[in-house]
Amino acid sequence: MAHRELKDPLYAQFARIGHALASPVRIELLDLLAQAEKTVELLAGQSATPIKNTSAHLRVLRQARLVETRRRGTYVYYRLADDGVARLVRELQRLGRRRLAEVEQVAQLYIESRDDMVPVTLAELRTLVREGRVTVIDVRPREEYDASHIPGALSIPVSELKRRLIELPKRRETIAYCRGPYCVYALEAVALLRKKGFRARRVEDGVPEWRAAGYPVERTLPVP
Amino acid sequence: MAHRELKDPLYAQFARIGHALASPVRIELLDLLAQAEKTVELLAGQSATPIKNTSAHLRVLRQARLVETRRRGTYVYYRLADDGVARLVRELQRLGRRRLAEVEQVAQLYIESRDDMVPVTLAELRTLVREGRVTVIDVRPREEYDASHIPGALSIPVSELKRRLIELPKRRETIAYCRGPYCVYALEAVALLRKKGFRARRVEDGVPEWRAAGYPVERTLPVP
DNA sequence: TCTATATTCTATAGATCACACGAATAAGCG
DNA sequence: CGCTTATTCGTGTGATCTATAGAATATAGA
Repeated sequence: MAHRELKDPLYAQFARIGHALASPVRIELLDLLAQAEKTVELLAGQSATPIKNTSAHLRVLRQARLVETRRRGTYVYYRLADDGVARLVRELQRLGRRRLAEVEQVAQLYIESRDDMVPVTLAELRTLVREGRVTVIDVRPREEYDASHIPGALSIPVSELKRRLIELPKRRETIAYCRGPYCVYALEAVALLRKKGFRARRVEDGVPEWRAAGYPVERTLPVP
Repeated sequence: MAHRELKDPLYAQFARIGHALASPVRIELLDLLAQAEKTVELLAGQSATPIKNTSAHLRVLRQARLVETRRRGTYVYYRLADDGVARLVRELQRLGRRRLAEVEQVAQLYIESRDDMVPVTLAELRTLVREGRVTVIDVRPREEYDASHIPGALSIPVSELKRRLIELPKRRETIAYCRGPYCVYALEAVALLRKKGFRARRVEDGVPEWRAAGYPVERTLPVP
């Protein structure tokens, strides 16, 4: 019943990854990096965390080999080290939603109270896109759209939506998507669009889930 | 750029699961529970951890809703709360193997140095079983076999193998499987069998992976 | 070379954790 | 009811982790 010389070092290694996932900030950083590679500064801003803390957390993630860096000028860009990282984080969140009543509760309170319509699934979206019967808008920041987006989608960051409404045909329904199930940009976009008299719905998932489902993505610029 | 009242509680919840995965002992306990439900005492013995520590770690796992308990007489049985838990742990370990050089190194040192033959994959095993050309033995403890095993497999715990060699036909090849890629029972079984003149190989994965691949399993006794 | 900017390193106080120990439950059995 | 066994709870200690502030480093541009 021994073999501890195999198991002890082995599980110690696996726990390195577990430890990397043990902080709310780090999970959020991984979520953000699942959208696109980003600088420390951007990550700090988008996660509402001081830069120094962000840097420290990124160091933990790098030590667990979940992220990698590349330097470009004075900026350091962080990116996920492996597709499996996004998969792991997604699996963790799905499990959390199923098992932790608090997740479901918070999500319902915040999201479902603002959008009473049933969100579009990725499979439905794919059909709608193929039939060309809807306008799909990507309301994330432009860099994330550039890094990878659903083919045929228009980039209209939620911050620009109000002054770019002219670009959207009123006859066709508008479908908005953002980062994923817990991102509120699409929610805000849909609310604004409806107020302005558009027919609009949001997608329940984001690009990482779209990719995970095996659907193709487009990127705007080649990686330099 | 706010929405912190959604994101903060949400990521705090997800981090509960991450925190549960942050300890080597807890990952090992989840691995053991992926085989079958077990008592605290058994888990303590199989993980070489004092009972009190085991109990404390199980409490953390229960607080993260990854395991559930049921009482049966004076024993408390722990089991995984959801199939997603085994999936998550498997994904974590696969990522660890790909990303952490130390894992590959330890595994090679301990496992591949003892078995120079290429292990059988689950898909190959399925074909071999269907064609009935091999004897498949499950060398895990009997309780784990009872809880779920590959159809057609014989239960011969590695501790009993030596005195039960007569049950195995020498003409046909024997295929041994155990808990998974980092379990050494099958390794030991194969080594013993070859020494005694049998043709033998081991399977690279275990029952959890077999189930995850969508193949059917058998259980010996109905759950009371 | 000097300056500005982005990021990391270093150090530290406070919080949290693992573990060990004794006491407390909880269920079965005589 | 008391006794036994299995498990959990409460607590203290040493170790580890987090947040954060100040110093240090790396790069681009003047």
